[in-house]
Amino acid sequence: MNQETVHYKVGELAALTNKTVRALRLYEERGLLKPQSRSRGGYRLYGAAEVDRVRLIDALQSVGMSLNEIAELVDDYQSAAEREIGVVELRAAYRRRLLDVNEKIELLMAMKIKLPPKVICPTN
Amino acid sequence: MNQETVHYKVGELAALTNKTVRALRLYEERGLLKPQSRSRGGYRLYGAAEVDRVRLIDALQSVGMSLNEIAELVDDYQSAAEREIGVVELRAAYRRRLLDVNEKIELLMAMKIKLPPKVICPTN
DNA sequence: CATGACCCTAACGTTAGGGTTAGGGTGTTG
DNA sequence: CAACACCCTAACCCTAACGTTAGGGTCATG
Repeated sequence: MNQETVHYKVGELAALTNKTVRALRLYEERGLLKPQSRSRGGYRLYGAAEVDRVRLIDALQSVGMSLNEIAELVDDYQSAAEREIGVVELRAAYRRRLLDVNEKIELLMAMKIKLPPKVICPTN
Repeated sequence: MNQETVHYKVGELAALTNKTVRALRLYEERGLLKPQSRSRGGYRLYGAAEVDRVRLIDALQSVGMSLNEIAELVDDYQSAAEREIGVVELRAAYRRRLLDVNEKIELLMAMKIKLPPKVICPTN
């Protein structure tokens, strides 16, 4: 049992990511998430990479992306990782999303009812 | 006909806000939006305030708020405006929302797959 | 080797946020 | 006052993203 092959059952992954088991299985159906492997009995087994993947999904959802949109991103990412290209497009898609949100927030700020946005702003 | 009483019919408001007529009527059903008045024939008539209101709704939606959540904010706002208090809570609710999104984005950034966020960041 | 806690698939239910039609007025323009 | 563009309500339809059984295995523990 080495440290590199830790694995979680679906309920454990759910607990780690604050998602429901149902949601995780749905992500799988939609092609967003795939268990590293299955146990002999058919249990889904996930690794550390899947924890990150779920957090990625969650973050993208919270920025307003649908599972379908995320699926496209993720697909791009997977094939890109294999072909060692395309990460650029992934970034671009994400950036577009945020820029869109940005516009809306600017509009909000321009209104009488000025609400204080306080969103992360990396110098990068 | 003075400048202060300009009014738009629902289709005009829709065009101005890039929403559908159906959506605007839905917002009304949900208590998010109310026409300034109605024509004798029953046409919904909106003013400049409603244009802003719809843009507010749109911005909040794009930050991930549901119509119900927005409705609560808006309710607070309306009664607050009348009682001249409570705008603080409105701001607080909105801020909480953005902080939540922020957290997610930070998580995203901490991941291997570093995506470049570029969200508004007022110095305020 | 018997549990109890957890997992599996399959399938139906639910809520949000509109889209779409049906049937019928309104209002402005020539 | 005729017409056509636009509005009204009511009601049914749709997709997304899960929630919730139902019926039945799995696996670590004592």
